[in-house]
Amino acid sequence: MSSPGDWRTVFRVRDYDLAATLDSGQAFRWDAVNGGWEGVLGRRWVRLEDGRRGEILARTASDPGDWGWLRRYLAVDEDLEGIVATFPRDAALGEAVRACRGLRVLRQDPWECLASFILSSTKQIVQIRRIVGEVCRRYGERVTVPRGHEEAWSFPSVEVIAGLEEGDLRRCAMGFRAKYLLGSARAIARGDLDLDGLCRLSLQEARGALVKLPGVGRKIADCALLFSCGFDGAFPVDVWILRTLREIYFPGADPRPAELVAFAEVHFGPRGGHAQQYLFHHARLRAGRVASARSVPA
DNA sequence: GTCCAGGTGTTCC
DNA sequence: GGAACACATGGA
Repeated sequence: MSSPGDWRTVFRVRDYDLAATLDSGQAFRWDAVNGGWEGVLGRRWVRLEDGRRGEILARTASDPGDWGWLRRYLAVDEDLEGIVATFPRDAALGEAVRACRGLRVLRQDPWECLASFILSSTKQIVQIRRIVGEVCRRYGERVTVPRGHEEAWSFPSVEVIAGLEEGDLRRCAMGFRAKYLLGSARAIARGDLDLDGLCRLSLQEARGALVKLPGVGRKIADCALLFSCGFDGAFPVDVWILRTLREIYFPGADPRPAELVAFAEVHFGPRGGHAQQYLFHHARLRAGRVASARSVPA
């Protein structure tokens, strides 16, 4: 660990809601601290804050290079209007878009994203955050933080996880997910799947490859594909989205999950994953389940 | 104490 | 093909 420095930059943005983006269950390592957000990307500690007049202020404690990695992660160059323009014109989605204006889909590291969602099954987001944090604390590498700041760790690599035993992972309170995370890490480490090559496949091919991993079904595959591989049409269907789709589009009926998945694939269009994230975050906002937005009315 | 959580894998019909 | 259940743990 090198000695800490202080590097800063400003991103000019339009329609960017940092809180909605970082606290909408896409990524699990951002903490709200003193009016900003702090996390670790790769091996860099990062602090983000809203600036004035459509600015995001970014700060690191180690040399950031050209900041391209952070622009890409935050998707600050994505045209939000263009994305929203592809959405179907329906009242419920329109309301979610208005309520969460500025919510973006991040572009995360594929391994951290996939591993985090393997740990997500039948867990509340608050617990996922705790488990992921514990995995990093135990098995990640310490990263450079500002002087006097509390410690921070990177997310452990595929190889590090693959070299652990199930019992090591169970110590992070992940329960039965330990064998899934370990099995997936080992499969990737021995070359059964090229995570970085997924983006060059079609959505169907990439999904088909991912669901061969233990503990990875369609929902978790779609999370990884949407949040880290740039597949904007991937549409993760979890319990929140199931409820939402039933309420909005099939009132009084009781469609099976497979029917809703098929409906969503057609209805929400080529960037349906973004629409999904608006529906998901809006539903959680209304239910009072977003800690950073407790004061937002229903 | 009961229900449920950004699911998946297995078993049984 | 699809319903029922197991799987760990802890928040609400």
